[in-house]
Amino acid sequence: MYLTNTNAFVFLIVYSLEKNSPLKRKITLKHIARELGVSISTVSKALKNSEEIGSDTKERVQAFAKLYNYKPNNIAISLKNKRTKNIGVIIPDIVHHFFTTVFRGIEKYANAKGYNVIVCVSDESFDKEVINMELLANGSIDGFIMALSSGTQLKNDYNHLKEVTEQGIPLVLFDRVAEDILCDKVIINDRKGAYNAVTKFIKDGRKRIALITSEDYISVSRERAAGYKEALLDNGIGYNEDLILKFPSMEISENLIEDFFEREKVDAVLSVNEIFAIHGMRYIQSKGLKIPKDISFIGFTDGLLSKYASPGLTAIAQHGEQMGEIAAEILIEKIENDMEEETYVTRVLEPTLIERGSTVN
Amino acid sequence: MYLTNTNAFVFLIVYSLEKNSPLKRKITLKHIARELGVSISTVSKALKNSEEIGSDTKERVQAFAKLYNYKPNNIAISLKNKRTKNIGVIIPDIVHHFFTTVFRGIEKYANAKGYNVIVCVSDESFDKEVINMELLANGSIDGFIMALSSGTQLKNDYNHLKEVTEQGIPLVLFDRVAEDILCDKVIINDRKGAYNAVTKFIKDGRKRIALITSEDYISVSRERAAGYKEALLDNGIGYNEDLILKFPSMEISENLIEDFFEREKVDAVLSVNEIFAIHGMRYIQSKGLKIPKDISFIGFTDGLLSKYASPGLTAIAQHGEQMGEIAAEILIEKIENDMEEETYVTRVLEPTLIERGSTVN
DNA sequence: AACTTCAACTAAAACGTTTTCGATAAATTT
DNA sequence: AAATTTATCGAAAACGTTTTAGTTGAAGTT
Repeated sequence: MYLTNTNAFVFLIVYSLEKNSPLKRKITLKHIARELGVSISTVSKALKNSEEIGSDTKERVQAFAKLYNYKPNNIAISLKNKRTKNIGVIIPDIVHHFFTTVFRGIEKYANAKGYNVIVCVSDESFDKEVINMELLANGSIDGFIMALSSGTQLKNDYNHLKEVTEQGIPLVLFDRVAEDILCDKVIINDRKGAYNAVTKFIKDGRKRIALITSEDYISVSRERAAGYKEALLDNGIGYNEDLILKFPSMEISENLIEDFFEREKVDAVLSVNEIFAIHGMRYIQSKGLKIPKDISFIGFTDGLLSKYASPGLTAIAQHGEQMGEIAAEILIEKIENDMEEETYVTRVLEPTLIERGSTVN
Repeated sequence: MYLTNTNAFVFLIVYSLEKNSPLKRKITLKHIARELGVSISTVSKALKNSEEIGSDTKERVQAFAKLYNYKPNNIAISLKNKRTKNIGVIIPDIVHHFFTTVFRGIEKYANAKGYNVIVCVSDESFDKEVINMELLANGSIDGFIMALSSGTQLKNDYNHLKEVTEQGIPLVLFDRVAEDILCDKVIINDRKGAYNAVTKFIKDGRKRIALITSEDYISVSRERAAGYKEALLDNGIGYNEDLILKFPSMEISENLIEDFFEREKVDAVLSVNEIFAIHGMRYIQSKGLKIPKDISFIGFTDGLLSKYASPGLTAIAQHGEQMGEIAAEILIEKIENDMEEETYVTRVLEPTLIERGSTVN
């Protein structure tokens, strides 16, 4: 075709001389231009099929580019366009089924839209969250999706988020959010999830309904506890602080569980996560009690454990994947049409009760 | 100090005029240079504390930079240095405990070394793997860490990997690897893990030892099946194909499980993953048989399910986090000292048997 | 013949850095 | 006093693109 043998030959010589190892170095517009005796701009336009360029040169350039497998350099394009096509995701923990599920939703949607995802794990630490965020904010990404670390929620310091949004970088918070931050959010109705679970217990005739939870500074735990209390009061069942077992960390202490169940007589347990629920169930079963006959269990987060426990754990599904997709959708919308009017939405997803063997039905 | 009020004032005016919204736009070297009446190179050097620059201008520049929170643009630096400080991770599935664990190891090590991680999920698809890889290879990353998708292993086509390595981009494969690819690898000794598990069964007096596995084109399954067979033969127990239950996909068919256990009398089961094992245990328990008295179970991948099953599932731990750290270490070493001699290592980790209630001890 | 129009192409700036090679003036040496 | 050194600083290229604003020569118009 339009490629002369001499041209191709010269090119190969040049490139095999540069390195003695057989490295196929990436080719650039400049190389194509030089070999074909045209300017860089012509090559750039020819590859975009611009009307400005004659059809014969377009063919020559395109053939050459294909032959040498030219692919534009992402970094150069990012610098020029001030658009990286990357989105930053900061989550407290990657080895956590719910976050992983959300991440899958984000990744799926983002990828379909041509975005890549850079993940940073805050490890529940405020400092790491700040460091990671500042690092990514310096040009590496076009927007953030994140769930606050517990360290940040405890410290209640959101200056790093404010700085980012003030720079005009879009931010979407999911699951672990904070009132004071002006940005888009996507959460599930945790309060309602707990409310519905407790209501189900009561309909099933349960009277002494316990709650296993973590410390209140985690926004979701707080919401769930509120729903628990509300359902009890709405149904004329007293709210009794003694029926709340609060773990100070994610480290489960079997002693606390034992003390609690020895002290309090309960016939139903709502847990803010799977792990606490499974531990409770194991303890109850080890005491020879039957689930759900003697005690019912419902746990938040419909993960693997709920599904494969014996009996299966009735769960409040949080629709993580959907949450991730929505977060990504909102973010990319903001990135691509960065309108000046600052309007923020909060999408609230409805939780679903997945009934299994740990409750009667 | 060296900042005059007028300077700062002018600057603020300029920036608040540019946008009517209160956007704190990122400041660049050029801005600092203009405001301070020096050249860009001087600013650049001053910020690096270069000896070339007089101490008073250094102070002026540094103070100004600090005041306006100057941070260098990562993209520009990447373009200049041809180093992104990003590593690309491609895994088949993120909602999978083992991969997640490896990812954590990668992220932890990479972050400590100042690298960010871009994750792409191949979804077990050859095409997605290729697309993602080519996308990232165009300048977005300094190296790859990946586990092959099942689609790729089935197709047995590794040209996308070859292209990347031929371009001089370092690649580390983990867990799901292939012989033919010339690159660094980190795997666990799957064969030995299976061998040890079966040996334990035999020591416990088991005779009819079943294997639940997936199709052979998954490299790890193949290795595990080999270890299973080897242990049987080494101990003078016949290798019987009828005792192998092979699932065609990750979708579990309860019928296949039922047929299998109805047809074959077994007293021990080795499973190539947790899920298959848990399903087997549930079926056995539903038939009123006792674990481990009537049937023992051991499963690969020491994940959440093994830990929380009843009884706990004795598991072959794959040390995912360690695997991730090692992969990242090898990769970053290759990135930072890209020596010309191409030598590739394969690190083989030893599996560990975690004994729980599903086996006797 | 002088003009406009058009097709086809190029130069150069820009994105934000880093770095090499000067340039200038002051300080030091001879 | 002339020559040399030293301390500070700046111009410009480079990384690989995109895009604006030309430039050129040929064709068409009056």
